[in-house]
Amino acid sequence: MSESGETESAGYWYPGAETSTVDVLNLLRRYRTAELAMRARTRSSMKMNETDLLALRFLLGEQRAGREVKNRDLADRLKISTASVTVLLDRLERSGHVERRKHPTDRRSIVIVATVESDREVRETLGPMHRRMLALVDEMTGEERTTVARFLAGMAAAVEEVADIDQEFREVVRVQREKDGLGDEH
Amino acid sequence: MSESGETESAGYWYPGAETSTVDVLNLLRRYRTAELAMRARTRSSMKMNETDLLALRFLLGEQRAGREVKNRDLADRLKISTASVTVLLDRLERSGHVERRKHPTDRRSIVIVATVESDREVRETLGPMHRRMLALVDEMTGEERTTVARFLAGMAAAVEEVADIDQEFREVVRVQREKDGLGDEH
DNA sequence: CATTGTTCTTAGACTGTCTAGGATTCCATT
DNA sequence: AATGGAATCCTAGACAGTCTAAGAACAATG
Repeated sequence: MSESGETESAGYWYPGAETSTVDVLNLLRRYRTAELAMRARTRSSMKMNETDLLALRFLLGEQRAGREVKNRDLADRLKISTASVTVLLDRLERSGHVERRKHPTDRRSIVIVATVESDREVRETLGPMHRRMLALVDEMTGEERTTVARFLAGMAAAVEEVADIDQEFREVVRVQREKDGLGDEH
Repeated sequence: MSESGETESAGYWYPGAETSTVDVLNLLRRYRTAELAMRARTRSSMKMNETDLLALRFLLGEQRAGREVKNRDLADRLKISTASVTVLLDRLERSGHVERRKHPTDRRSIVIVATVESDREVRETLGPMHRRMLALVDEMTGEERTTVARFLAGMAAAVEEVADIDQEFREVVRVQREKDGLGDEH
């Protein structure tokens, strides 16, 4: 996203030609961008913000697995406060995507259920994409799948490992800044 | 992210075994999640929000390519208003990541330059990751790269095509809702 | 039962975005 | 040149989504 960024010149790859390392990384970037854009579209087509959409997807998943979801569960999953979940549920309830039900045994709690409507919306929006993806991978040979798997695992690992470096680095920068007398707006 | 979501049971794949379609899609999901988390970390380690970080990366890229960046350019790239860019620049200027300079010829405009500090921050944070990724793909054979490229291109295409379906679908839902008399909160 | 903990909600503040409109400056036509 | 329209950036005020703090209802435990 930077060292090569310039022109996107070689940018487009098409099957048949020799495939370079840069081609592969460009394609990875392309997939990532497409994924992001897709989410933005789904979100706006359902008139929701990111968090609301994630909440809904989580709800549907849990529901399908027969688990009940409470305010707290959503807060943990979405990494927002329970207070924010309350407001989020107000929104989703007002738009008819979700209902609050009494918890059968614990009268403090509520059980949150996604409506059939919202199930259908999400399923029908995302369904075709998932089917296409499945079909695509199904058509590959076992060997190809293994290659791709190794690649993805490697990329994920590379990305995951920035975590630690990041920690060290932050420290270094902090110290260096203090030396430079650059003030700190922590 | 839903039809299979339940348990994440088979979830973990490791090299050597037979690779199923589901494995591949799980790994894709894993990569995506890792990528997202990485961005969140970089962002918080640099005390920035997503937009600010994207702005900075864009700036550095353009700068390295010898292009100058104005308020308008950032607005277009980030898809926010020029007014918001103004505020964004206020933030980045206050934190010392960016400077406003007079445009040499057009006195209405400003030229935005990222400071050396911020260049170093981004470069050192992201550098190791990119190196790992490059190395990983470099080590693959040409054939493997082609396989992976085909896979990525396919996935991107699948995701991109949801756009159209999405349009149709939205229409369907809208109409159906009106039939259901479900009121409209357009 | 009295205390302590849990669960959700309400209230008020903050952040990042937007739209509307103002001040400068540029450019094209007269 | 002079002028009117377009472009560029900024300021002001509003809104949405988050947060923290604190409250009310209930549960669990001594």
